[in-house]
Amino acid sequence: MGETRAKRADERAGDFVVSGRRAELAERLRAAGQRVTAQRLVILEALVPGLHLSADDIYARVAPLLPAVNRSTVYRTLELFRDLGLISETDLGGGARQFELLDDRHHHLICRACGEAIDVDDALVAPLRAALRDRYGFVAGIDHLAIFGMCDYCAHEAERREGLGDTE
Amino acid sequence: MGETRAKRADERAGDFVVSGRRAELAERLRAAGQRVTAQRLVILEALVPGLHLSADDIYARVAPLLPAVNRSTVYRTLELFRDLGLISETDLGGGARQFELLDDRHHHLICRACGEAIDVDDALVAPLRAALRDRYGFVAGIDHLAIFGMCDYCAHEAERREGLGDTE
DNA sequence: GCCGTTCTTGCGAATAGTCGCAGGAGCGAC
DNA sequence: GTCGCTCCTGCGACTATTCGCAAGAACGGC
Ligand SMILES: [Mn+2]
Ligand SMILES: [Mn+2]
Ligand SMILES: [Zn+2]
Ligand SMILES: [Zn+2]
Repeated sequence: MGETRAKRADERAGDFVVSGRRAELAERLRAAGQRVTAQRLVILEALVPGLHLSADDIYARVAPLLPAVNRSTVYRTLELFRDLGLISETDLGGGARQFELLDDRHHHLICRACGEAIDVDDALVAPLRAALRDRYGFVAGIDHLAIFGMCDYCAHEAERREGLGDTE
Repeated sequence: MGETRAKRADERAGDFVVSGRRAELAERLRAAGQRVTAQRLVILEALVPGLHLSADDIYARVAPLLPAVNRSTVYRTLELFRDLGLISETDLGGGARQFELLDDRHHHLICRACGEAIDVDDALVAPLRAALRDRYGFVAGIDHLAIFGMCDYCAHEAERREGLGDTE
């Protein structure tokens, strides 16, 4: 009920079956007691698997399709998607937070000295998630960490510099 | 040399020995090739062990003592202190990032559903730091994590709700 | 289909944080 | 003590993000 109506609306929308991502999202929203709106459907489709996108990137992709949409709506919708577990929201240090579809879980190491970025498999982080669940029953949303620090090279450089008079 | 001069200046400043935090900071700054300024000394002293303070909290504590100080300087100085490993900078979800002196390492779990906050000993997180160092030689600045998710209670609630029609 | 309730959205203003620049201050050299 | 080099700071503008509110849209009921 309601679901049927929505699916028909989706098909009517033009692109026929088209990956069914819209229909999937509609289901998920309804299942979570959320309303299905054009904004939400379009914003979901603006996300690209495997890419980090800022709210503004997403706004830029959405605006042509939905001219009246507002930045606030983009922010609020992304927050909703994050809470539904559809996307991750991460401050990677580039000035704007980045959103990414939650396909395969992974994380990022970022060197504060040289900017190098290293991808990290979730296998290294999973034990922490498990430990938090075991100890506290806490279901941690650790889906896409940005971990800042010093890369191997820069850490050694810093050490060497401290050894000397640290002339910088 | 230079150090001697600075220590004398510190003593002249009035409060005699006064915990020596200023002198300590002066040393650390010099050791890192950074300059010792009044702003930096006062901002350090505005921090309170064990407390989360926002940049604006700190600005409010500093302004009376150093009337011409600017918010930008507070932000820049806190960033410097963070990079020197003196303080942590964490988004705890309250709208403004929080700064805390790095005394004893600990972390926070925050329930996105009910807001409950749970303190976590660093022992649970240390293995991750170690794993990153082992695997990548990466020295992770994981000093004060804010981990968002669902607390035990809320996770069970959510489950129950999904079981039913999810009337929310 | 139409209606009422409740959730969403657009809008504008407010808050948080960043950046470039020009003047001021720290510190080593003399 | 003074000088010069370089870093640091105040300032103002700018970007990123949040918020309150009133109009608009979704959806269950009839
Ligand atoms: Mn990623
Ligand atoms: Mn803390
Ligand atoms: Zn590096
Ligand atoms: Zn909770």
